Amino acid sequence: MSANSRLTIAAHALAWIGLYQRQGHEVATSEQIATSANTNPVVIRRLLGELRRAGLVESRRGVGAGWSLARELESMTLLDVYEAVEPGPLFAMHRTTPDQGCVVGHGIQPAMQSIYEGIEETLRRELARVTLENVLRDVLAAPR
Amino acid sequence: MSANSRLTIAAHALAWIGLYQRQGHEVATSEQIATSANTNPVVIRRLLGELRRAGLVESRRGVGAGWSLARELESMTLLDVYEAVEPGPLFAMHRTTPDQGCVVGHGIQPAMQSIYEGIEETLRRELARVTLENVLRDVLAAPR
DNA sequence: GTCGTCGTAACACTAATTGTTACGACGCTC
DNA sequence: GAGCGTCGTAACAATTAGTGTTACGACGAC
Repeated sequence: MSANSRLTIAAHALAWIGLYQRQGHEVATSEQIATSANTNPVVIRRLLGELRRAGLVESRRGVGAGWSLARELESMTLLDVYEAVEPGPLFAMHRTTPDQGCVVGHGIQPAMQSIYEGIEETLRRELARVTLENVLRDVLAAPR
Repeated sequence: MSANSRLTIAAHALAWIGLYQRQGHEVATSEQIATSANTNPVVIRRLLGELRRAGLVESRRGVGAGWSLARELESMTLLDVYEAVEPGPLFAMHRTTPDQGCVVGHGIQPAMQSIYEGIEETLRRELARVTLENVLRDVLAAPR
């Protein structure tokens, strides 16, 4: 499907900020998170910017600036993150309108549309069952 | 996510072949299906080739050649089609290995991996609930 | 032997994702 | 108010997947 890593990196960043704050720090910088995720700070800033728009994190500017959680990890689910960073649908329709003179060409899009909506609703329910607190717990439970 | 239309086009092709055979024809050509889907015959042949590898359709060559169903539409589900045309996972991990010296960087991949596996399993169950017979029925039920 | 269709390679085009550099904006500290 | 570190964002390159297109050999019915 040409899957991307946006949800993974966003969850990584949130877990990192959450853990860092529990260790007594005020804010985390995109530089620190980027080092942990082994990517570029701008990539992190872009993703966190989308999470800020969704009300999941806050940012401060100036010296000693950085990112902090806007809510507790328990109150954030993977669905919140998914909706913040993945706007589009899971499955695409035809790129060009199918032949409307053909019975199948005419009926296929409404048919698939409603099937896809049901499937995406199920996906959302699954994502909503996992909190970022769950994610952090699983992260810390990994054997070393 | 940069969703693609492979599942949609494959379902379109199968519904088209199924309906065509019910109208008494032996085989359907990629040309005919491409006209209905408003795309190029090679695109259809490529997709149907993957469905053939999965045992969903058969092809004949020579004059009067074309494609036919290898099984009844009732016995095919969207999961069969999905697995035939979408090999990869839904969500990707980091493109580069995260910092293994960091607790989060070390634990994030196994954590997300197991979460994603559960979600994809649910997706598969949903896809398996829809047969191509269901799809064709919905297609024919579309208002005109 | 002819002809229509598949099977497949090759290539162009587009779009999304990711990485990178650059630089102004901001606000704390001195 | 000067200096400094970090965000915010634009711009661009590199890579990749998906799709469309042309071309042509392989095949098999007639």
